[in-house]
Amino acid sequence: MVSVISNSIAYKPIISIENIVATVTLDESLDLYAMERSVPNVEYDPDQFPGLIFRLETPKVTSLIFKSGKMVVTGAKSTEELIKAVKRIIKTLKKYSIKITGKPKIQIQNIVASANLHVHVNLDKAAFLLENNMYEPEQFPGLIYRMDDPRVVLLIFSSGKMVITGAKREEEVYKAVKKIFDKLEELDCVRPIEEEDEIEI
Amino acid sequence: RWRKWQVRARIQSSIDRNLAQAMNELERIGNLLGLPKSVKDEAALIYRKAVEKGLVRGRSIESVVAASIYASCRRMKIARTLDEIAQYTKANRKEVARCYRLLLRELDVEVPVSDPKDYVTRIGSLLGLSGATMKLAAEILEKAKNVGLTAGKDPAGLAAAAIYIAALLNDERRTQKEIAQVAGVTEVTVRNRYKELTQELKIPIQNQ
DNA sequence: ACTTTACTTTCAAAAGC
DNA sequence: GCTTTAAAAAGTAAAGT
Repeated sequence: MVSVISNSIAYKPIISIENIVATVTLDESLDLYAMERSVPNVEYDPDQFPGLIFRLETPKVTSLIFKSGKMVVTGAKSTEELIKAVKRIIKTLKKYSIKITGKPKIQIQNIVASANLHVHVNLDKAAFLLENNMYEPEQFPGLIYRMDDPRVVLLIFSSGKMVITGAKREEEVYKAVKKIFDKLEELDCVRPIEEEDEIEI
Repeated sequence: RWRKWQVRARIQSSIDRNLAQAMNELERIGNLLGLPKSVKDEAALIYRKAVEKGLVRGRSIESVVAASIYASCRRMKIARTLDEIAQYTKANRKEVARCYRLLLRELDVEVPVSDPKDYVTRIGSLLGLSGATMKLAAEILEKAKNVGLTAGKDPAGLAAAAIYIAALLNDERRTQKEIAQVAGVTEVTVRNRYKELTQELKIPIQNQ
């Protein structure tokens, strides 16, 4: 082949935020025993875990509430959903006469996302060429790659799909996916997927 | 200063005591697994590095020894699963795996990605199969790797399926059950890998 | 054999053992 | 280090039909 055919693979990933873990600070100590008595559908077993478990149906998130007035909220799929969930949790607690005065301080601690690069990844080659990676197919099918900047961990599968975790801002997720795509392509570890002739019965 | 020397000597003696105990464990587990001296020596070297880096603190000597043995087997291409090694310790697979990951991250121990072919030799010899069958199984795995069929899959399961196919083709048939047993995977896994390999590589199998 | 459920890996925070 | 929460990826496992 003489002519130089465009050998770069199109970067059209599908990225979705799957879970956001955040802490909420209320600056006010709470009586978890009173909460367990008055608020329905909560789980509280201090011998097993110091936090009271409160599940909100919409948005569907789960909150761990501590007596210090701090909470952990998990399950939100966007920042908007997270904020809405925190407001509703507090509104619900107030409804059951739990005294809360100050306004909550929300901090995102971890963002988990999934992505699909739409390429096949040669994990054996990637494991050999990438730094800071671990690929042990007898224990887990994905290659575990620790990226320094942004500081996230990616679980890369041969299907081209991946999991990105450890990010604190959504921007870091997009940056990390673009960066790993470029890196894998540069190292010649990606191959386009044959065809997507899925328009069949 | 005298004090400094004393502290150093105390640390050295604690390392020595740790090593002595670890070497006993290493010898015991290594012999139960039937490992050659070269593998045990390599494991001893890895363990010594771990102690010197203080990686054994807060962990059981036994699980770090087991992890060192696993790392050594991988480096020497001796097929042994983590479960096989962990069964001779009080620690469970999860704890040994955790120690193994620690060794990989903290020590400069290069461990190659496991190769299903290494399991072929072990499974084949345990089943008393011919060299020709093992060679055929290795060839099947090579083709599978080239078309990207092996990524992310358990090498033991892949080797078991390749052995099953190769034995069938060479009239040395073994049941999926006996292969699965020596390979340390379930029959379902052997069957799944078998289907995939025969279909994707278009390997014709006569009857059942 | 098929489906369902569940476990492997990664991450972060909370309070306390 | 452990305990608890949630979520995805793909492979493996076990239980029930």
